[in-house]
Amino acid sequence: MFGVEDKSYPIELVADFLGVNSRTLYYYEKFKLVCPMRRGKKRYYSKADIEWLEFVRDLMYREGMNLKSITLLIRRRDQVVLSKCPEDVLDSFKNYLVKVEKNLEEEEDEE
Amino acid sequence: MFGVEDKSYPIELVADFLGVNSRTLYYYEKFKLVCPMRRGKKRYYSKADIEWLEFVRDLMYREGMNLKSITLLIRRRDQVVLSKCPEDVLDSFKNYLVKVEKNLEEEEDEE
DNA sequence: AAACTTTTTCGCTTAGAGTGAAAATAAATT
DNA sequence: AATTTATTTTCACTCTAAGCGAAAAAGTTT
Repeated sequence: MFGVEDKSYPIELVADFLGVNSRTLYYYEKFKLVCPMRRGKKRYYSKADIEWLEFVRDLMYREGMNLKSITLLIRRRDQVVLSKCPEDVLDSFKNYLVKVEKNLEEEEDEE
Repeated sequence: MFGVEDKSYPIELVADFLGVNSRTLYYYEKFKLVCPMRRGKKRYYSKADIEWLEFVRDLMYREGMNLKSITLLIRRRDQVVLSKCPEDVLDSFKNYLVKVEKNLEEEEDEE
Protein backbone atom coordinates (compact mmCIF):
# COMPACT_ATOMS: atom_id res chain seq x y z
CA MET A 1 0.00 0.00 0.00
CA PHE A 2 2.80 2.38 0.89
CA GLY A 3 5.69 0.08 1.50
CA VAL A 4 7.25 -0.38 4.91
CA GLU A 5 5.45 -1.33 8.15
CA ASP A 6 4.85 1.08 11.02
CA LYS A 7 5.92 4.09 9.07
CA SER A 8 4.06 7.35 9.07
CA TYR A 9 3.53 9.94 6.40
CA PRO A 10 3.14 13.72 6.20
CA ILE A 11 -0.21 15.19 5.29
CA GLU A 12 0.65 16.32 1.79
CA LEU A 13 1.71 12.85 0.78
CA VAL A 14 -1.42 11.29 2.24
CA ALA A 15 -3.67 13.83 0.57
CA ASP A 16 -2.03 13.12 -2.76
CA PHE A 17 -2.42 9.40 -2.31
CA LEU A 18 -6.10 9.76 -1.41
CA GLY A 19 -6.71 12.23 -4.19
CA VAL A 20 -7.98 14.95 -1.89
CA ASN A 21 -6.74 18.33 -0.79
CA SER A 22 -4.77 18.50 2.42
CA ARG A 23 -7.27 21.05 3.69
CA THR A 24 -9.86 18.32 3.46
CA LEU A 25 -7.88 16.23 5.91
CA TYR A 26 -7.69 19.13 8.34
CA TYR A 27 -11.44 19.45 7.86
CA TYR A 28 -12.06 15.78 8.68
CA GLU A 29 -10.00 16.16 11.79
CA LYS A 30 -12.35 18.79 13.13
CA PHE A 31 -15.11 16.21 12.91
CA LYS A 32 -12.98 13.64 14.72
CA LEU A 33 -12.92 11.37 11.72
CA VAL A 34 -9.18 10.92 12.01
CA CYS A 35 -6.53 11.76 14.54
CA PRO A 36 -2.99 11.52 13.18
CA MET A 37 -0.06 11.21 15.54
CA ARG A 38 1.77 14.48 16.12
CA ARG A 39 5.34 15.36 16.80
CA GLY A 40 5.17 18.98 17.80
CA LYS A 41 2.61 20.54 15.54
CA LYS A 42 3.34 18.33 12.60
CA ARG A 43 1.00 15.48 11.71
CA TYR A 44 2.07 11.95 10.90
CA TYR A 45 -0.42 9.53 9.39
CA SER A 46 0.02 5.81 10.04
CA LYS A 47 -0.86 3.13 7.53
CA ALA A 48 -4.02 2.42 9.50
CA ASP A 49 -4.95 6.11 9.44
CA ILE A 50 -4.55 6.11 5.70
CA GLU A 51 -6.64 3.01 5.14
CA TRP A 52 -9.28 4.36 7.44
CA LEU A 53 -9.34 7.56 5.43
CA GLU A 54 -9.67 5.57 2.23
CA PHE A 55 -12.70 3.93 3.76
CA VAL A 56 -14.20 7.24 4.81
CA ARG A 57 -13.46 8.78 1.46
CA ASP A 58 -15.29 5.96 -0.30
CA LEU A 59 -18.32 6.35 1.91
CA MET A 60 -18.42 10.00 1.03
CA TYR A 61 -17.53 9.97 -2.66
CA ARG A 62 -18.85 6.61 -3.77
CA GLU A 63 -21.88 6.38 -1.53
CA GLY A 64 -22.61 10.05 -1.04
CA MET A 65 -22.72 9.93 2.73
CA ASN A 66 -22.08 13.05 4.77
CA LEU A 67 -19.80 13.56 7.76
CA LYS A 68 -22.56 13.51 10.35
CA SER A 69 -23.78 10.13 9.14
CA ILE A 70 -20.35 8.63 9.38
CA THR A 71 -19.76 9.94 12.88
CA LEU A 72 -23.18 8.63 13.86
CA LEU A 73 -22.34 5.16 12.60
CA ILE A 74 -19.06 5.26 14.48
CA ARG A 75 -20.79 6.20 17.68
CA ARG A 76 -23.33 3.44 17.30
CA ARG A 77 -20.59 1.00 16.33
CA ASP A 78 -22.57 0.13 13.27
CA GLN A 79 -21.80 -3.33 11.96
CA VAL A 80 -23.29 -3.24 8.49
CA VAL A 81 -21.34 -0.25 7.29
CA LEU A 82 -18.21 -0.38 9.45
CA SER A 83 -17.66 -4.06 8.73
CA LYS A 84 -16.78 -3.10 5.17
CA CYS A 85 -13.63 -1.61 6.63
CA PRO A 86 -10.58 -3.94 6.77
CA GLU A 87 -10.45 -5.81 10.10
CA ASP A 88 -6.99 -4.65 11.13
CA VAL A 89 -7.69 -1.02 10.28
CA LEU A 90 -10.83 -1.04 12.35
CA ASP A 91 -8.91 -2.68 15.17
CA SER A 92 -6.25 -0.04 15.29
CA PHE A 93 -8.96 2.59 15.08
CA LYS A 94 -10.89 1.19 18.02
CA ASN A 95 -8.93 2.87 20.75
CA TYR A 96 -9.50 6.13 19.03
CA LEU A 97 -13.22 5.44 18.69
CA VAL A 98 -13.43 4.84 22.42
CA LYS A 99 -11.65 8.11 23.05
CA VAL A 100 -14.01 9.92 20.71
CA GLU A 101 -17.06 8.38 22.36
CA LYS A 102 -15.89 9.47 25.78
CA ASN A 103 -15.42 13.02 24.61
CA LEU A 104 -18.84 13.02 22.98
CA GLU A 105 -20.47 11.80 26.17
CA GLU A 106 -18.91 14.65 28.07
CA GLU A 107 -19.80 17.39 25.59
CA GLU A 108 -23.38 16.48 24.80
CA ASP A 109 -25.12 13.73 26.70
CA GLU A 110 -27.92 12.19 24.83
CA GLU A 111 -28.42 8.49 23.98
CA MET B 1 -51.05 8.96 16.75
CA PHE B 2 -53.68 10.10 14.32
CA GLY B 3 -56.82 8.34 15.50
CA VAL B 4 -58.43 5.57 13.51
CA GLU B 5 -56.73 2.45 12.10
CA ASP B 6 -56.06 1.92 8.41
CA LYS B 7 -56.93 5.43 7.49
CA SER B 8 -54.90 7.53 5.16
CA TYR B 9 -54.19 11.22 5.03
CA PRO B 10 -53.57 13.85 2.35
CA ILE B 11 -50.13 15.34 1.95
CA GLU B 12 -50.86 18.76 3.43
CA LEU B 13 -52.10 17.25 6.67
CA VAL B 14 -49.09 14.96 6.94
CA ALA B 15 -46.67 17.78 6.21
CA ASP B 16 -48.28 19.88 8.92
CA PHE B 17 -48.08 17.05 11.40
CA LEU B 18 -44.42 16.44 10.63
CA GLY B 19 -43.62 20.13 10.67
CA VAL B 20 -42.27 20.19 7.15
CA ASN B 21 -43.38 21.67 3.88
CA SER B 22 -45.35 19.47 1.52
CA ARG B 23 -42.69 20.12 -1.11
CA THR B 24 -40.28 18.31 1.16
CA LEU B 25 -42.44 15.20 1.01
CA TYR B 26 -42.48 15.32 -2.78
CA TYR B 27 -38.73 15.69 -2.60
CA TYR B 28 -38.32 12.62 -0.40
CA GLU B 29 -40.42 10.65 -2.82
CA LYS B 30 -37.97 11.30 -5.60
CA PHE B 31 -35.35 9.62 -3.45
CA LYS B 32 -37.60 6.64 -2.82
CA LEU B 33 -37.76 7.38 0.87
CA VAL B 34 -41.51 7.06 0.92
CA CYS B 35 -44.16 5.86 -1.47
CA PRO B 36 -47.69 6.89 -0.51
CA MET B 37 -50.67 5.08 -1.95
CA ARG B 38 -52.27 6.89 -4.83
CA ARG B 39 -55.80 7.14 -6.07
CA GLY B 40 -55.45 8.80 -9.43
CA LYS B 41 -52.75 11.40 -8.97
CA LYS B 42 -53.59 12.15 -5.38
CA ARG B 43 -51.41 10.82 -2.60
CA TYR B 44 -52.67 9.13 0.54
CA TYR B 45 -50.29 8.52 3.42
CA SER B 46 -50.95 5.58 5.75
CA LYS B 47 -50.17 5.61 9.46
CA ALA B 48 -47.09 3.50 8.74
CA ASP B 49 -45.98 5.97 6.08
CA ILE B 50 -46.31 8.77 8.58
CA GLU B 51 -44.38 7.01 11.32
CA TRP B 52 -41.70 6.07 8.84
CA LEU B 53 -41.45 9.70 7.80
CA GLU B 54 -41.14 10.74 11.43
CA PHE B 55 -38.25 8.34 11.72
CA VAL B 56 -36.59 9.68 8.60
CA ARG B 57 -37.17 13.26 9.67
CA ASP B 58 -35.46 12.59 12.99
CA LEU B 59 -32.46 11.02 11.31
CA MET B 60 -32.15 14.12 9.20
CA TYR B 61 -32.95 16.88 11.66
CA ARG B 62 -31.81 15.39 14.94
CA GLU B 63 -28.84 13.40 13.70
CA GLY B 64 -27.90 15.46 10.67
CA MET B 65 -27.89 12.58 8.24
CA ASN B 66 -28.41 13.18 4.54
CA LEU B 67 -30.73 11.41 2.11
CA LYS B 68 -28.04 9.31 0.49
CA SER B 69 -26.97 7.91 3.83
CA ILE B 70 -30.49 6.89 4.70
CA THR B 71 -31.05 5.19 1.37
CA LEU B 72 -27.72 3.41 1.79
CA LEU B 73 -28.74 2.09 5.19
CA ILE B 74 -32.03 0.92 3.77
CA ARG B 75 -30.31 -0.92 0.97
CA ARG B 76 -27.92 -2.57 3.36
CA ARG B 77 -30.77 -3.39 5.74
CA ASP B 78 -28.77 -1.78 8.48
CA GLN B 79 -29.72 -3.03 11.91
CA VAL B 80 -28.18 -0.46 14.18
CA VAL B 81 -29.96 2.50 12.71
CA LEU B 82 -33.10 0.95 11.27
CA SER B 83 -33.85 -0.94 14.48
CA LYS B 84 -34.61 2.39 16.11
CA CYS B 85 -37.70 2.45 13.93
CA PRO B 86 -40.88 0.89 15.44
CA GLU B 87 -41.16 -2.80 14.55
CA ASP B 88 -44.56 -2.60 12.90
CA VAL B 89 -43.66 0.43 10.83
CA LEU B 90 -40.55 -1.26 9.56
CA ASP B 91 -42.59 -4.36 8.79
CA SER B 92 -45.08 -2.57 6.64
CA PHE B 93 -42.22 -0.78 4.96
CA LYS B 94 -40.42 -3.99 4.10
CA ASN B 95 -42.33 -4.81 0.95
CA TYR B 96 -41.56 -1.36 -0.26
CA LEU B 97 -37.88 -1.75 0.58
CA VAL B 98 -37.74 -4.93 -1.46
CA LYS B 99 -39.35 -3.13 -4.37
CA VAL B 100 -36.87 -0.28 -4.06
CA GLU B 101 -33.93 -2.67 -3.97
CA LYS B 102 -35.08 -4.43 -7.11
CA ASN B 103 -35.34 -1.17 -8.98
CA LEU B 104 -31.92 -0.11 -7.77
CA GLU B 105 -30.39 -3.36 -8.96
CA GLU B 106 -31.80 -2.76 -12.41
CA GLU B 107 -30.70 0.86 -12.70
CA GLU B 108 -27.17 0.66 -11.36
CA ASP B 109 -25.68 -2.74 -10.57
CA GLU B 110 -23.03 -2.64 -7.98
CA GLU B 111 -22.91 -4.57 -4.70
C1' DA C 1 -67.59 24.75 -16.56
C1' DA C 2 -66.44 27.20 -12.23
C1' DA C 3 -64.30 26.72 -7.98
C1' DC C 4 -61.15 24.35 -5.39
C1' DT C 5 -57.14 20.97 -4.56
C1' DT C 6 -53.20 18.79 -5.59
C1' DT C 7 -49.23 18.25 -8.35
C1' DT C 8 -45.40 19.98 -10.89
C1' DT C 9 -42.00 23.27 -12.37
C1' DC C 10 -38.88 27.16 -11.67
C1' DG C 11 -36.04 29.62 -9.07
C1' DC C 12 -34.32 31.18 -4.85
C1' DT C 13 -32.08 30.44 -0.02
C1' DT C 14 -29.29 28.23 3.41
C1' DA C 15 -25.90 25.10 5.10
C1' DG C 16 -22.29 21.47 4.43
C1' DA C 17 -18.13 20.02 2.00
C1' DG C 18 -14.22 21.27 -0.21
C1' DT C 19 -10.57 24.26 -1.81
C1' DG C 20 -7.22 28.44 -3.09
C1' DA C 21 -4.39 31.86 -1.34
C1' DA C 22 -2.16 34.20 1.93
C1' DA C 23 -0.82 34.95 6.85
C1' DA C 24 1.16 32.86 10.84
C1' DT C 25 3.77 29.53 12.92
C1' DA C 26 7.01 25.82 13.18
C1' DA C 27 10.89 23.06 11.46
C1' DA C 28 15.06 22.53 9.08
C1' DT C 29 19.47 24.10 7.06
C1' DT C 30 23.34 26.73 6.42
C1' DA D 1 20.39 32.46 15.14
C1' DA D 2 19.03 33.83 10.83
C1' DT D 3 17.32 32.47 6.51
C1' DT D 4 15.00 29.17 3.93
C1' DT D 5 11.48 25.74 3.61
C1' DA D 6 7.46 23.32 5.11
C1' DT D 7 3.18 23.00 7.79
C1' DT D 8 -0.65 24.88 9.98
C1' DT D 9 -4.28 28.18 10.32
C1' DT D 10 -7.47 31.63 8.80
C1' DC D 11 -10.42 33.89 5.43
C1' DA D 12 -13.15 33.88 1.72
C1' DC D 13 -14.97 31.75 -2.07
C1' DT D 14 -17.35 27.80 -4.89
C1' DC D 15 -20.45 23.97 -5.63
C1' DT D 16 -23.97 20.93 -4.42
C1' DA D 17 -27.86 19.09 -1.43
C1' DA D 18 -32.00 20.14 1.05
C1' DG D 19 -35.81 22.80 1.53
C1' DC D 20 -39.29 26.00 0.43
C1' DG D 21 -42.28 30.07 -1.98
C1' DA D 22 -44.95 31.14 -5.79
C1' DA D 23 -47.10 30.36 -9.86
C1' DA D 24 -48.45 27.26 -13.70
C1' DA D 25 -50.53 22.92 -14.90
C1' DA D 26 -53.29 19.14 -14.13
C1' DG D 27 -57.00 16.85 -11.41
C1' DT D 28 -61.29 16.78 -8.62
C1' DT D 29 -65.69 18.27 -7.16
C1' DT D 30 -69.94 20.35 -7.17
